[in-house]
Amino acid sequence: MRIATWNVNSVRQRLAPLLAFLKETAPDVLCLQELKCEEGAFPRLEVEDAGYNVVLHGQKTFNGVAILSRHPIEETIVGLPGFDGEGQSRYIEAVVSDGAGEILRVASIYAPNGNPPETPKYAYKLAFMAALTEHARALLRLEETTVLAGDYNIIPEDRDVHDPAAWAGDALFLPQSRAAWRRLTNLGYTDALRAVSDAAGLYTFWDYQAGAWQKNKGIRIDHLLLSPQAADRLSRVEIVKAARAGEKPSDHVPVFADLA
DNA sequence: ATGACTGCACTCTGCAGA
Repeated sequence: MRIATWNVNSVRQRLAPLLAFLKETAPDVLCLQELKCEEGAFPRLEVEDAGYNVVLHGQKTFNGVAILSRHPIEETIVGLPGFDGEGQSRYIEAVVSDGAGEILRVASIYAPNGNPPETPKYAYKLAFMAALTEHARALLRLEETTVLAGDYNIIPEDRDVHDPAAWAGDALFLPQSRAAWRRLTNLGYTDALRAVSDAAGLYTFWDYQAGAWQKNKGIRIDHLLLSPQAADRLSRVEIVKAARAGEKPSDHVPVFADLA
């Protein structure tokens, strides 16, 4: 099973690269974030024609998450359980069959940015992470092959950012944000990328501004967290860095986790 | 060089993103 996550920064603006990505890389499951459209405006026919089933939690202008699957989608949870999202579409979960009797539980997550930190936006970010952690704790008890994938808007460690000092006061890198990340992973989830590499400078986001891409001033904020049953099967992780170099790219690139 | 962008909407300016 090849599972990918990608914050597309508007699915309508990214339709051509999205369809090309599906055709070229053929993920079994793709989690999308920042659709920036309501369900009625989602390019469902195009995605279905590419061979994918779709479930999504849309919203006008902001947020929006989807799960695309080549295999049947058997069960869906829309919205993060236990969290009053105040109308923000940031979580969808589905149980996907692989057609051979195995199931995968997968979530597509768009965690809040949280800037500026001295505002209610930061409290909202931490509240989301607390609710996500509680739900993730409940999911572990199922002892299933589970992948919690998405844009967490958290830089876990110094090695995940080009200039730690420059990001010290940012909501993505504040100690409380990183502590929230550790509380989640410490439950027993494996950060897929860190299971295969200790290297610094493996980024998934480069700002559109100030030549961040050209100067490789990136950050790693898109993550796939694996339940123990999923981690047992992890064979490969890939950050599709080339996606940032195309025409009209998203500011995020896709990340793959392959399960044997 | 403390610069530089992109997408969206009650659009031609302001907000959000990270």
